[in-house]
Amino acid sequence: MTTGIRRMPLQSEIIKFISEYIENNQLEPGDRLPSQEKLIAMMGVSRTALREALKTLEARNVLEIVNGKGIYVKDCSSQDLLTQLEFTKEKELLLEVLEARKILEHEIVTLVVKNITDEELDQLENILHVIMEKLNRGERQNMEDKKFHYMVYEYSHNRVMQQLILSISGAMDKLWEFPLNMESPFTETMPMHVDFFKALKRRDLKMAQHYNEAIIDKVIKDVLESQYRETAK
Amino acid sequence: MTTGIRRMPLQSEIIKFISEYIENNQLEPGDRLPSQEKLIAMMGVSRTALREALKTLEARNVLEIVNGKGIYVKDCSSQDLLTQLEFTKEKELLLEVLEARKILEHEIVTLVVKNITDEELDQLENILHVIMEKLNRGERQNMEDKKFHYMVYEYSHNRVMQQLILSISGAMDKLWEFPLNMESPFTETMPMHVDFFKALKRRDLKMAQHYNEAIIDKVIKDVLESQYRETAK
DNA sequence: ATGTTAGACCTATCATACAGGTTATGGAGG
DNA sequence: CCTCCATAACCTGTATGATAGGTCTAACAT
Repeated sequence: MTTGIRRMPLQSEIIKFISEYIENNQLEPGDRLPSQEKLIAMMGVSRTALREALKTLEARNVLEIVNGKGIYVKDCSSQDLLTQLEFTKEKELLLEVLEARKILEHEIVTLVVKNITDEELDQLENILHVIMEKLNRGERQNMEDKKFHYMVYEYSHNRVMQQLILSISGAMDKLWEFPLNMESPFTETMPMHVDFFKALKRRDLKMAQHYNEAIIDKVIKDVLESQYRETAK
Repeated sequence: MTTGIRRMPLQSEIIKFISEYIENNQLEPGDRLPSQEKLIAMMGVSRTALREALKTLEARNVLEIVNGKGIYVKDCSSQDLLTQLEFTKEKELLLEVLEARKILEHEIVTLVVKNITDEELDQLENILHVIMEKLNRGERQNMEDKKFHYMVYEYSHNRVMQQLILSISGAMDKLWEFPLNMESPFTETMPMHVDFFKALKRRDLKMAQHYNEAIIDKVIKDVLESQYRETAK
């Protein structure tokens, strides 16, 4: 681990090391990892760094740290999305992310049409006006665009679905290095947003889903293009 | 924080404190929290404990810790599912979890029917046989039941959807304190599992979804009953 | 045989120190 | 008075050593 240069944060390297350790030693769910003492001896890092990396893996549902017993591999260990995204750049995984996002958006729109209130429709309309004004003045509206979508998610009135779609968005952000994305000209998606809102107001499920899908397809297109750009380097 | 007895792990208390701090001070996404030094002064804990709690919240997408700058509230902050589940026992949230799970399962079965291979069908059949044998011998088969469902998720061949449904399952496990759940007699759900498998083998989407839904409904029923039991205490 | 206890092992937490990144302040030079 | 740059102040990342407390096991006493 004393490899001199380290552009990667130490904790990422530790996470990678542990993931590979589980992989290489074919640890099954329920198996115990070496104790923290042994791990720091293996990797030559401090307990602090190790423990914080372990904490991250625990939060990701990869490990379980049990007081007085040890560190255990969890059921779903190998399936952790974020860990995979952190070290692999497969295009297939990206496509799976997009497929999942499409499914979730489709379902969330169903919930929104069913559950949105008149007040909330007004609030959406307000945001849209703000965006349009900023657009006319030539200002950027990344934040407002995000806010619009977040509000839509919220109006599904299902916090779990909301959480899931947000975690996918987060994963996508991390995936192709647009930390705060939406570089794409909002001008193109603006009409779709308006149409989507109108359909929502009519509580027209079919059309709402249609326009929402159009917006996502645009995003997906941008992602894929930026991905090509990245791999082309 | 020196409240004498502490049944809750210290880190949970810290997480709670920070969540409430964000709530009480109405911190918006992008706002900065007090520095770690100030936070440990406020709560009277060590920096290690604080940092590990922060690490958990960062992994949950609630915070972002930026080197040399500070701790920032993230976009989706207030929506974090696990944090909410950790401190609230609202029945509404539970129902939202169940609704989301049903939606996800429905979609994942669609993917499975579309993508499962013949080999994978054989593997599923094997697990089913193992379960039935154990059942006849009167042994427990919690692990095998879980494994069956995990395999089904895997055969969707979409790691993202798989990850999402697993995180929901994990949340549900945490929610009503069945750390390794499925206490309910598998005898009742066994026929449904078989029917589900047969439909899968025929690649009969409609029926596969139907039987899968029946299984979930059974689980949901159990959850709700155990919840009633818990709140009744 | 059974129940208890002592010790080994492990994680949880604490306190402190230093390194490295970021920002703001304030003085030098125009 | 304004601009530019250096430095100080602040913040997180990592390291180290020490203590507390949970968990298991095996030897021991009953």
